[in-house]
Order: sequence, then structure tokens, then C-alpha cells
Amino acid sequence: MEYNFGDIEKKWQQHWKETGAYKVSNDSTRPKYYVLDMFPYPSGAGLHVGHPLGYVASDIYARYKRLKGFNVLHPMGYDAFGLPAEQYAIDHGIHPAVSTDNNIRTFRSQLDNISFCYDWDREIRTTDPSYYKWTQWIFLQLFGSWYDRAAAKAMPIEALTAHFEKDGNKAHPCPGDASIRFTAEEWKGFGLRRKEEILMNYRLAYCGYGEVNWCEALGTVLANDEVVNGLSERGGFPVVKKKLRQWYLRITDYADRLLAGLETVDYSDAMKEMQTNWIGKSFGAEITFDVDVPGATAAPHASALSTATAGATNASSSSAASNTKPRLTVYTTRPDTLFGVDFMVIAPEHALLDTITTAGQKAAIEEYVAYVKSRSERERMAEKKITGCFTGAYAIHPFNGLKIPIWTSEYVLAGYGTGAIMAVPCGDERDFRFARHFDLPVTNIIGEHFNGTEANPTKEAKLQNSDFLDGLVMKDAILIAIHHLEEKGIGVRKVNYRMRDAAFSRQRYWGEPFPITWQVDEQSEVHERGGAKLGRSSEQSEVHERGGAKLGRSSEQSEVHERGGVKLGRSSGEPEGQGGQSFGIAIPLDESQLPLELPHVEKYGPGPEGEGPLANVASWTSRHLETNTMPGYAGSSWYFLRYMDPHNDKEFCSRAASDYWGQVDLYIGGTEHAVGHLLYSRMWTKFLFDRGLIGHEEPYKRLVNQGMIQGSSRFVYRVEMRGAGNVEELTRNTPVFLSGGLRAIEGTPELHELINLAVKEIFNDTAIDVESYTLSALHVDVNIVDGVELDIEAFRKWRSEYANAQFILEEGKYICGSEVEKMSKRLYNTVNPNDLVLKYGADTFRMYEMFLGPVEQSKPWETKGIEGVHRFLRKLWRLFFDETKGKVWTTDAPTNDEWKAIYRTVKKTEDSTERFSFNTGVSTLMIGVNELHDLNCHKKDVLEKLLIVLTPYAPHIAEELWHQLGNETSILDAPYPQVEEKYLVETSKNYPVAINGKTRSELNIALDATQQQVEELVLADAVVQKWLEGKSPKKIVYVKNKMINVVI
RNA sequence: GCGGGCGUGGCGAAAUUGGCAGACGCACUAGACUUAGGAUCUAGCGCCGCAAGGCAUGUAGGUUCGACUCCUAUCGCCCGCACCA
Repeated sequence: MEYNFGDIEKKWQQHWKETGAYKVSNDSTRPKYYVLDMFPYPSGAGLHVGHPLGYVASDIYARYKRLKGFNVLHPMGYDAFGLPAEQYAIDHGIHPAVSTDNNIRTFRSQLDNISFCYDWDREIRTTDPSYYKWTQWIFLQLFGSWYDRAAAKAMPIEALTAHFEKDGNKAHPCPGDASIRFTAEEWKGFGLRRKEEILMNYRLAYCGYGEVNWCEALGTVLANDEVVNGLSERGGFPVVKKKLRQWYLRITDYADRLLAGLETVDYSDAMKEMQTNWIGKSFGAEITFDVDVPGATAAPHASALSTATAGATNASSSSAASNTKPRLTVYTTRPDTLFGVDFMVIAPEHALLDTITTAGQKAAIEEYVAYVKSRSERERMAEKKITGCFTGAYAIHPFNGLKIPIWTSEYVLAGYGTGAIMAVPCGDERDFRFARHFDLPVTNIIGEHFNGTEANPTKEAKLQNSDFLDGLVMKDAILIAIHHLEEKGIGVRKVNYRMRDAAFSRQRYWGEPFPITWQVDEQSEVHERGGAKLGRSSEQSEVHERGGAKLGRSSEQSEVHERGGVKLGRSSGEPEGQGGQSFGIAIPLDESQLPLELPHVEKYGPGPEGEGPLANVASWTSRHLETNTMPGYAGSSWYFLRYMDPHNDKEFCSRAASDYWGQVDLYIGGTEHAVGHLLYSRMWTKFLFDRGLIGHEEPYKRLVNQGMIQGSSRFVYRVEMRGAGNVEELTRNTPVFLSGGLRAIEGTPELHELINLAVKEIFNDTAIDVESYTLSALHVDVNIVDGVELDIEAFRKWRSEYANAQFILEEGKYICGSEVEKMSKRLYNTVNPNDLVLKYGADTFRMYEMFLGPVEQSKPWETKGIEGVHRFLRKLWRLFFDETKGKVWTTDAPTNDEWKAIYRTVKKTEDSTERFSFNTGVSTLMIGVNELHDLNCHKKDVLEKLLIVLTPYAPHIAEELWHQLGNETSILDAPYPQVEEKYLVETSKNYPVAINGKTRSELNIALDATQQQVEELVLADAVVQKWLEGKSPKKIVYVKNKMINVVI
């Protein structure tokens, strides 16, 4: 009886399906365990062998936990909204719903082939209205909530209006615009529109204008983590800054808790580090300096910047508009260096720039600002030139009254801190280079720690030239400096975050519609002018002038800092006029109107004014519905909850279900979601927790990041020749390839001669004489190469131009070159799991994926090695059945050695599985089978235990043999074997005996031997005697159950 | 530049707490069985050496009776961040 994996696997897959073997109940007395794979996007390309790595690992663990008696939730579904489907629709005219459906089918069949233990009754798709109904519902909860900073949790917006009615917003400063201040009386006096504008500045999901990452080619806005080096992550298209009306999530209010929560979860240090960096919390102070503008009395005129960007109206809020002297606020993490300030630098977009520029410097500043505008994001990132321009103005040092020149330079970013810095060249590298470049004097406040040629960012130096801070160690001076600043009323302690609020809308079709309608009241000019154009008017809104309440807060990258007076500029060449407008009142749909279904469209082009395609749908715009859709991460931010209660049409997830399943115990996925998906879903979870909708505030208890499977490319070497006998022409139609091993003698006369002879023979023409040749390496499909040996016939069929290819072989074979590269269709090094499952079976495939190496490590794929794993399964089979003799297993009682072998295997496999060391798990099973084979053991009692521990790795063969042994129930629920330690107890051990740390001999000694007994035995040993050469040892180290070391 | 990770045979790797380096597998070599072998089995397989033995975990030091493991420096590769004040 042979191991016929094809039939066996088909049979059991069918059986498990019919018996609902993977169905999971929420009602169980067993302890729960939740294993989750990161939500896949079903791409059109299908899976290659790299994709299922994490799925196999989580599947093994889920099956293992089940055998261990847990009620295991292990679901799968599809994050199916997204750009590629829409891009495909644009290119091929196929509706995203259709292509997505096709992709899911392909995906599913590939998954089924590998036999995962998913409960498919719980499958979810983000594109399903019964799913996105609840995405919309959660959005409405976010919209209807604000973050109470005092209580450090999200609260319903009604609680906020109650505060306003009572005390105004004194106790709850506006997170969106700190300049908004009002009393209870004023609040009551505001009209509806004004009230809504104010509330919008508090909501956790809010609408505003801001600079966003706009990708023209994709026609959409991208989140920060979707932009790589100024290009879109998908497709690599250029990304520019553009102002658009956007929805945002106020994730910044959760920054501290997202940071603190990392202490409570089991993620890799690298992952925690990435998230921590992304959040970018820093401590420091904001310091305000008086500014002296020589010769300035006249009202500010239109500056270079505001001319270039008509939308930049924020200047109206800057101090320029008032009659008071201008003041400059900087953010610094090093207030201890206050006396080392030699100049100030403000961002070229800084609102104060026009105001403080002196008449004499005006032309120079205009020229500089124009230069900065001309530089693209990419250029700024690529070449870090030192540039800048003096404004003519001076800041006044608050303690010593010195005049500090104010410069502007692009190295200071408008989006971080206050958009202005105090430059301390002796302690900051960039400041120092700037000072050097412009020949500015450098004050040394750290004495010998500063060598005059290089800044020293130390915190350990004792301060000098620093007035009241003199003699203090810098790190101690920080708090003292802040204290003085606060006392003087010119500075304030300040925590800053690098993270920005998350842009939460896309100008696209294939996403969740926002359950929002826009009401445009009688006061709104937008209404009169734009009708359904929903605030895309190209002219200025009057809101600013009227109320000064700006909704124009923050994109993810460039934030409007009202207090610091930074205004947002725009790159030149963009349409004007969307800055800081209002856009009517956002009215949430009633819960009963959900889901707001995505209407069918035939065309996917942008709306009349650059909105998403929904703006072209009359039935949509007539209802004044929001035309943006939600971004890819909306549906994936809470999906792990839906799996717990997937068919609930009353709630997103019942509290009973989420309390039962709780956190995801094990979450497996790639690192690419480190700062995107993981932060967003952590925030959503905290929000749902705050609002009492779930009982835990971290979604994923343990996160494991699988490594990437790289491709192992194969190359053939085409020989291009010149010479007599028309060889060039001949080899053009009949390409000649040189076996890779022969490259070792490239350039030698031997190879030249070899090629010459070979070509003469190939073309049967003695007139041919090769004068020179070059080799060019070409990628060849790895699937027609066995290890490194090319299948010549398959190669000739691979491409028509190689149909009559000729080969110069070595030892009758064509050997390919190889190189590890990214796995990619383009490099012909992708391998489809389907092919391997067909050839070796799913069990072999699963085990080989694991056998490759540690799950978390990246490693290249080598198909050849799969045969070792396959041989192992066949060897296992032969413990039960012989090809000719048939059944060989018996019910005889096992010997002690056999028990020992099996229990050792059980113990080590369990240990490996528990540690996620699946590669050693597989090798332990191999060792076990090898041992049983050597013992010639075919005993049922032993083999049964082997099968159970094998089940998570190779379920089909385990189930088949389990039944062959006469079992009636499924092995999937068999009890995991208990190790009987008595068989593993040893009475003696073969100790390695080392001389000076080097193993020289071996001695079998009883485990309970004493030091003295051991010393006697060791000294009696012939090998030790030899090494001692008659001397007596200095010392004999004896570590029980480990080793013996004789020190001479 | 900053942060994190990793360097072990021809290859993928193992060594869980500082205790026999290279388990397990691929590839390779020799042999057996066989009509056949891309099946199976047996043996070998880090490097140098006939051997005794020596040398070996990127490199150089250190701690220790003992170091792949800990410490210091250095080189290389991978990942993340990158004017963050």
C-alpha cells in the first residue's frame, strides 16, 4: 500500500468539510484561544509560496491549541476594498465588485488547497454591506465622540455640549484650534452653524482642510505610510502636496495611550520601536521671543508667499493682523541651551515671515521663498543643500536682551513643533552647518566639549556662558530653564508628537461611503455658489473673516499651527483657493439608514471638481451625500471583532462575544503594517473600549512577524559571438547558451577554444571561427530548473525565440547560475503553491514551508529541498505499511526504548511548537521517525502518539493513518499525548570530558555521582592520563548532567 | 546619520539557561538492491593533515575552568526612520 497523498488529501478535505470539522462555537466550556492572520487583500496575482508562510504557522499553532483542549477561533476573510481593484476597473472596464469576487475565488481555492482550519462560516468581506454597515456605524460613533483629555478617554459629544452650556470651553481647550475660546454665554449665543464648526474641532472623526499627499496618477490622497520617498507605495507614482477637504481621525489624542499600551503587549522590540518612532513623542518647551523688525511700521503688504498662494489665509490669525509687536514662538527639546542661541530659523512657510521681513531683505526673501517653492518634495529629500535667507529681523533674548538674527531655511519644517527653532550651533549638527555656511558666529556654552569644528549634542557637559545656568550639567539644567521660562511667562513646558492626525478619506469609488450628508444653510456662500459641489468652491470662504474659526487643520504631514502662526503654503502650480474654508454642516445619517450602500457606477473618473467618482452619481449628489469614501484601513481597523460574531445584524459584535473571545492571542503577519494598520486598529480598539462597547483596549496580545520569502533566481548564459563564418547571424536565430559552471574559466583560451569547437559542431561548418564572445546572463523560469540543472526541452518550449536553442554543456548537463532576489513575476522566480501541492501534497508543502527556517526570518525559497520533507512522510508511511507486504503495524506492547523514543519526540515537538520554532518542530518529528525506523518499531501504541503530535503539521496523513489504525473519531480532536517522564529518566550519562575546555574523551558516569567519584573516574581515564603527562590537574570542573572539564 | 536585526559547512539551518559546534534536511561521494532508478537502503560528508593532531561560528580583543551564546571595538549585509528642533 502506497502513500497516495493526492487521494488521501482530497478524501479528508471533503470529510472535514462535510462534518463541519472546523466550525467554532462561541459557547464552550473549554478555554478560548484566538489565532488571527493579518487580513489579506485578495490581489489578482494570486498566491506564491511566500504568502502562506504565516498562514501555515498560525494554522499549525491553532491546530496544536485545539489538540491541547482549547476552543480555537481561527478565521479568515478579505480586506477587499482598495485601489488596485479600482485601478483595474479603470484599465479594463471591469467593475471592482466583479474583479474582487474573482480574485477572492482564486485566493480561496489556493487556500483550500493547503488545507487551513479556518471556520469559513465566519468569513467576512469588508466590501459586504452587512459588514461595512458596522464600519459606518463605528465611524458615526467616532464622529459623535470627543476626547476628554482630563479623563483621558473618549466621551459622547453630548457630554461636551453640556460642558459648554455650563462653563464654555475653558476646561476643555479646543484640540483643533486652541484659539477658539468662549464662555457659556457666548456658546449659547452661537448659531447652529458656528456651534457645529466648533464641535467639528473636537470630534474624533472630523472634517477639515489640509495639505495631503496627492497622487495624480492614482487620482487620490494617500496616507503617510502609503508614501515612500515621495512616491506612492503602490505603483511608484509621484506624490505632491495638495490641499483638499478631508476627513481625519484624531489619533493624536491617543498618542500617549498608544505609546503606553506597547508596554502591555507582546510585540517584537523592532515593532515597538517603529511604532514609538512613528508616534515620536518628545519633551521640551515652547519659548516666545519678542521680535524687533528694524524700520518696520507700515502695515504688511502682500508678500511673496501670499501672492503665490492665495489660499494661505491663515496669516490673518498671525500677529501681523494685530497691532502688537510680533512675537516668535519656537519649540525646543533643549531649553538648557538657551544661552547658546546664535540665530533663529523659521520655516519658509511660516506665517510671520512676511511680517518680520525688513524692506531691505524683502527681495532676497521673495527670491528664496520662490526657490523653495520650486523644489519638489523629492528634491528636498534627495539633496540636502544648506540654503537660507536672513529676514532682517531680530529676536530679543529674554534674559540677556541680545539681538538674535532671524533666518528662514527649508531645513526647518512647517509641520513640526511651531515651525520655528532657536539655533544652537555648538550643540546641533544642522545648526552648526548652517552657521558655518553663512559664517555666523558660534557661542560656546559647553567649554572643552565643543571643539570648534563639529557640534556636540551632549547632555553631560557643564554649562558655561549661560547666566543662571552656569555650572549646571545640561540634563539637569533642562527643567530649571523651563522653570525660569514659566516664571517669566515666556515659555511653557511642552510635549510634542511627530505623529499627525490620520487622513481618513479618499477621492475614490471603491471604499466605504461615509454616512454623512452635507447641509448647506442659508448663511453659507458655498450653497449659493456651489450647490452640490460641497465646499469645493474656488473662492475664499467668508468664515474666517467672520468668526476666525478655522477648520483648516492639519493634514498628516503639514499641520496648521495656529499658535505658532504657521500658515500652510502650497506648491506652485496647483489650483488655488481651498485653504481653510468651511463646507456646510455635516449631518450624520441615522443608524436606521445604515448601511449606506455604495451605488453602482460604470465610470471611475473623478468628479467635476476633482472629487471622487461618487460626485458623478446624480442620486448621490442630490442627497448631498459625502462623495469621498473611506480609506483601506477603515474596514481592517476592527475586523478582528467581527469574526467573533460575524452574522450579528443588531450590533457590530455582541458584548458577550467580545468578552468571551477577548484579545487576539496570536496575530501573525508581515512587518509592512507596523505603523499603519496596527496603530489604527489599536486606536479603534481603545476608542471602542472607552465607549464601553468592548472590554479590552489592546486588540492583539501577541504579534509575530513572519519573514519574507525571497526568490532564488536562475540564470542561463547566452554567448554572443563575433567572428568568421557568419557566426553573429547564425547565433541570432539559433541562440547558444553556455553552462553556468564554465563561467569559472571565462576569459581563458580554453573556454574560447571550447566555444569555437562547439559552435563549429552545432552549425556543422568548419568555416566558423569565433574571434570574440561575451556572456549575458538571462533570468530563466525557476519552474523549469531542477535545483540548478536546466530542463533543456522545457526551456526550448518556454519561449519561441529559444525554440532551437543550443547548449554548451558540462558533464552532459546545463547548470544554471543562481542568485537570491526578491520574489517577483518579473524575475521568473515565483513558485505557485498549487504546483507543489499537486506534486508533493499539502502535508509536504506545509511542512516544507516551516522547515525552511524560523518563521520570523527572511530566507530564500529553494524548491529542491522539499523532497527531503516528502521522503520523511513516506518514511513515516512505511512505519505503517509496506509497499509489498501491506500492513506492518502491530498491537504488540512497546519496549522501553520505543517509549523513550516516542516520548522524547512528543516532548520536543510540543516544546518547539510552543516556542513557534516550527522548523525544529519538523526536524524533531524527522528524528522521531528515523529512530522508530531504526528500532524497527511498528507498534500501534507508539505510532498513535506520533500521529497526534504530527497532526498540526500534516493533518491529512495523520488522519488517514489514525483511521487505518482503527480509530473512528477524528484525530483533529484527539487528546495531545501526555509525556510519561518515567521513560525519559536516565540513570547515567555519557559525559564529554574536556581538557582545558576542549573535548578529548567521553565517560559514562552515573547521574548521582559525587564530585570525588567523578574525579577518580576522570583521572583513571587513559585519554586524560595522556594529556596530564604525569602532572596533576589544577582543578576538575564537574557540572552535573552537563560536562566535565579538567584544567591543567 | 540615527535606531533595530543578522553574520555558523557548498546550501537552508540547529545548539532553549555560558557546557560535546554543525542536529535535521538539501546537494555531493561511495556502495547495496534492481530489468531500471529521479525508488529504497547502507556508509561518508566543516577545513588542513597519511596519521597523531591542528584550525574553525565575519574580524580583533576581553570576561570565564569553559563563549556561536556575555562585554568592547571593527567590518559586512538586511530592515525601519531620516532635516523632528
